[in-house]
Amino acid sequence: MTIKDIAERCGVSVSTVSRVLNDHPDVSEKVREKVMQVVEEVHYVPNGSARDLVKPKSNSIGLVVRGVGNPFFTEVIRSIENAVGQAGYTMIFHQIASGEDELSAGASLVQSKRLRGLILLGGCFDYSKEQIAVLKVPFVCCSYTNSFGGLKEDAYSSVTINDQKEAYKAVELLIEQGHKKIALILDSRHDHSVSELRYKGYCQALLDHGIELDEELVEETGKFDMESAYGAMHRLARRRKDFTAAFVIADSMAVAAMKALSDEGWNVPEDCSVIAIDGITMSTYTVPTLTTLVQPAEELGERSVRILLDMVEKKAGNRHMELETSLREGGSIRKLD
Amino acid sequence: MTIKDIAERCGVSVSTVSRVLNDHPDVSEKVREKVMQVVEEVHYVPNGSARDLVKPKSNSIGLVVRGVGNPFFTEVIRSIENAVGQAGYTMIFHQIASGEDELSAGASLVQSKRLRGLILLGGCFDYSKEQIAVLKVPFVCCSYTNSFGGLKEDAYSSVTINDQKEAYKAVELLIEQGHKKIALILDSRHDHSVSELRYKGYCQALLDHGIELDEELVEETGKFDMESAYGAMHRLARRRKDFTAAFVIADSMAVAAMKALSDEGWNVPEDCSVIAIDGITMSTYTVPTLTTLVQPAEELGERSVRILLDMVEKKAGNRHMELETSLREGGSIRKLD
DNA sequence: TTGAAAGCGCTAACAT
DNA sequence: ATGTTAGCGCTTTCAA
Repeated sequence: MTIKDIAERCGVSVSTVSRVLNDHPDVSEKVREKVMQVVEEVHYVPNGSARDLVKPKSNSIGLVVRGVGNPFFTEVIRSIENAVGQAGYTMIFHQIASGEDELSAGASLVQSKRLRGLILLGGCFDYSKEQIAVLKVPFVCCSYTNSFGGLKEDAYSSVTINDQKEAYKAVELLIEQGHKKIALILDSRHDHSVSELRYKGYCQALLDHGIELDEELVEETGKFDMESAYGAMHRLARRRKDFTAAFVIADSMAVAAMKALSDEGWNVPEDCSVIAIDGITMSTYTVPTLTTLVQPAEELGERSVRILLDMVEKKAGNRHMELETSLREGGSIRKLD
Repeated sequence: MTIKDIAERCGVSVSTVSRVLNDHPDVSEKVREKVMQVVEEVHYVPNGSARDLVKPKSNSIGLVVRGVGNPFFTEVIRSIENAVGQAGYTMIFHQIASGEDELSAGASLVQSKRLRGLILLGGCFDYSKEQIAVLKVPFVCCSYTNSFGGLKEDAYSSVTINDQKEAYKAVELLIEQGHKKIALILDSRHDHSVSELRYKGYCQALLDHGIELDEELVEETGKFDMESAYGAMHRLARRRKDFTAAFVIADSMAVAAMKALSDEGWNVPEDCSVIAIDGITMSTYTVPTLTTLVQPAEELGERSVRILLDMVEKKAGNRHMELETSLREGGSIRKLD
């Protein structure tokens, strides 16, 4: 079923049908109705490929994700898909393995699907000018920014929380409750990524409050998943008995860490307080409820889409947006006396 | 950058470039190398739309999902995306709201993107012949089947567990541990969907073991999410104090239900044993670990893709596959003495 | 082994 | 207000 068939059935030309389909003016009401009726009748849907081909621009934007396993991302992805759909665009979803390069993956996707723009989720924090040059369309880094690269502000867009600052807040919260021996569970100290930033926030908070950094209380998981986080906390709890609190860099990892503590016979928060950053649905239902700094997942997605589409539609240039977390008080922190 | 540009740079015709790009024989080694070299050099990627347009068939398959919020689906989706990519196809992902009709959504997607086939996740269990007629391509129902419709076996494909049987197994497991007062948390008794099937399994298991069905122990959530499950268990635990076990129809809901029990001062499994079906990653990390019948999420996805592609490539017709769960023994069940 | 050219379904400029 | 027609980038006959 093509536009030609519709035209024939209506006794009009293809261009008239095309006009109706694209809401152009200059079509008589009679003809418009007739066409719409036939279109409904035969369930005609235009061929997107043909459309994309003739239009200088498609109406698709791409989402490249590294780490779909991360429950926090799931919530952001949902919000992005939603916002993209609302705006009348189609989202092309592509997940990549941890070793893959999101920029080349994105570049291929852009070319083969003629994408108007790209949203990157879970990408690297250290792009260089040369690296992003392969991307010929606007893009926005969602939930991260170019903290370790030399990119100019106007060379890319980003929507993210301030990882270092929020980590600082989390640790400070523990300190305010009287904790001094505060463990840290992170992926890697020097990953040039979220771990490193939150590590810095952790160190800074300790420093500012006159607590000496004890590197032995910092445990690296080596991977950003629950299993590794469980293992890390397990090792730590066996090695050290003297910490009274732990900051885990992500909710999902914190859930696993609490389980590890429990399996080692520790009680949360009596023996060890726990705080994290993210605010996934699941961590509302742990026992105790995880106290965490909630990232505005929905807003993160919506803002990213808005910024991208503004660029795609030439309404604005590259922008950066820093969102704030909000404290969700659970029951995983106790005041030390 | 088009195929024409490549042709010019190589001093050959577009058809020759096309041949190289599509691995056709009848191209001299010299020319092939030259073309490939230029292609690499300029990072040329063919325009998928143009390709799809001229080819009678695209290489895309669609995935229509209702209920992306369900963590179990997340794992299945990942596996599907993976398998589709492995096979050299592209996956077009589309999520729909709970009220939307997956068949019309799928039909539109098929036509506009010229999809070769469709995988439906979280769809209805009661399609009629007329309803599926709108789909002009092969499709497979992933994680459900036509339990409440009048479809002929060869009219559609499915990959799923036997919901009723597995629910039966779950409840039987509780009975074998001495439980007689067994609560049930489900979405709705008569939703013509997974809840209804698992409800049947629950009833049958009670019946077969001479336990009278107590409808007051069956609590409907009305929605398939954690919040509703929490509310349902909360209500139940306030109303009745005499049940010693609960079967919750999904892992995610079970996690929320355990939290509700805990908030009501109940201990799992001392005061109430809990079992569920699904086996999401998260429920390994609850305290206690949830005992559950694990659906083979990865296999569910892989099989669905395999069956679909076999049909798309005309290697086989419609097929149905029933997968088995495996028991993951957590700590949420205690033996009643 | 290569090239020329038709045509996939659609939109938009141009003509009427 | 409507029709005619030239491409968009690609694959695939058909000819050479």
